[in-house]
Amino acid sequence: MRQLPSAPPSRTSRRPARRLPPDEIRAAIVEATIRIIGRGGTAAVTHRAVAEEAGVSLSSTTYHFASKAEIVDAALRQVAANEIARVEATTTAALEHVHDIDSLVDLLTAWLDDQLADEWLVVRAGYELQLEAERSPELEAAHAEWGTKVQELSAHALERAGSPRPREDAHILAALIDGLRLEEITHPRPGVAERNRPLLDRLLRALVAQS
Amino acid sequence: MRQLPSAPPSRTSRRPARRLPPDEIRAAIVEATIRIIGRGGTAAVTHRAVAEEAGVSLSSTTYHFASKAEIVDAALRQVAANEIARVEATTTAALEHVHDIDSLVDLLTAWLDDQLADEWLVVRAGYELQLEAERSPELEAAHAEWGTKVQELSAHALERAGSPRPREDAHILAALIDGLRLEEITHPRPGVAERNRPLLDRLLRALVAQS
DNA sequence: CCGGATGCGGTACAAACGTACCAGGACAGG
DNA sequence: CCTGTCCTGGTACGTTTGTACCGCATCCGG
Repeated sequence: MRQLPSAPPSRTSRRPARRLPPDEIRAAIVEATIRIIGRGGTAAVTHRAVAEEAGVSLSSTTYHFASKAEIVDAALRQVAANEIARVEATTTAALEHVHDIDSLVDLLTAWLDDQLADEWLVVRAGYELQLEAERSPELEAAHAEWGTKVQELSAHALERAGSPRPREDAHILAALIDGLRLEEITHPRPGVAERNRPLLDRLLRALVAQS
Repeated sequence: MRQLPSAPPSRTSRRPARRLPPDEIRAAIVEATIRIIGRGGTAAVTHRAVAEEAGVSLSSTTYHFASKAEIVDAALRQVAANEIARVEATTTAALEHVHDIDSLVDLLTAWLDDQLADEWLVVRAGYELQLEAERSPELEAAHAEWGTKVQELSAHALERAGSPRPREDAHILAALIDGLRLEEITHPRPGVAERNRPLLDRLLRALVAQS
């Protein structure tokens, strides 16, 4: 995700920085964890696996995080933040071009297709972590905020597309996309856009037409 | 799930059967596994935990199943079979009463509410196992059959309710319900029926009205 | 230039894991 | 009743796990 430039830390630029700043180590560990969860589920998360994936030593994982649960917590938060940022970016960048149903269908189809193409592991990890979130109250908050944010932005988009009841429809749309995405994740096949565009088209057209 | 009568095994009915028939042992192990997955995810599945939950000895789990993966496989198959049976039962018993949108909304709302009330753990386990299914080709088949069956029955119901495009709408409806159910599972709150009925109502009304 | 503080690599260890083994109890066929 | 087969309970073993520890390398303020 965040690709910090590998420039030297502060003033002296002679040698390649042997020691990375702690924030980057933390970020590397968290992102490695997300990839591992995406590939093998939360069961595959071990300190050793994370350390190897992140390219750090075993001690780093225990030094920067008090326990394994804390690593998983951080991973969920990162995925949620990531998803919010993505939705927000898509929205603010493209929402002004949404003025009817077709343009919204285009936007959603492209969003779904892109996400499944180049963030497959992250999406997968997101579902694993959602299920995990229910078991820990503090994660529940992050998860709930994620959902709320997505629905707000969906409602905004639906309003621009002409929905008569944007908030209710946002709930429907968000749940539908979640269900479709889960299906694509658990049963991966080519042709994501072709398969889902007609469904989104039909749903949005029906909702907007309905009083 | 399947509640075999606890009648004595064959002819002699004097003592309470000390040894259960192997099928029942297997079933007990599988159902214990489903409960454990529902509570703690696939990471919580260990031979020892399963044995204790099922009330059998550790050896039984290794005797009846060649490995831990095989236990998880059987659990997914059972959940899928369970879900198919439930959908089928609901359908055949109540579909004849479906003749308009209201009755279908009633049916779906009750189905959702009931399932989340008394099969919470199984539903939860179902999502965990769906994610697991993608990693093993043989499970993918069982998972795909599950999805196909659900969509067939949904299409049938939608046809009776007056949908102009039952197959396409079945895909939408199934994905929506899956998304709503996942939301309820990961963020449990009271008022399932009240929250979801308006959404189902709005969706179905819009789909049926649309050409 | 240098000393305290910070973070890392390597190693260590107890607990829990999957799985294998074995002696014995229960059952079916005769 | 006996005998072979099937299944179980208990135990054992090697591996992997989470976590703790301990010197040493690196950095920053002076």
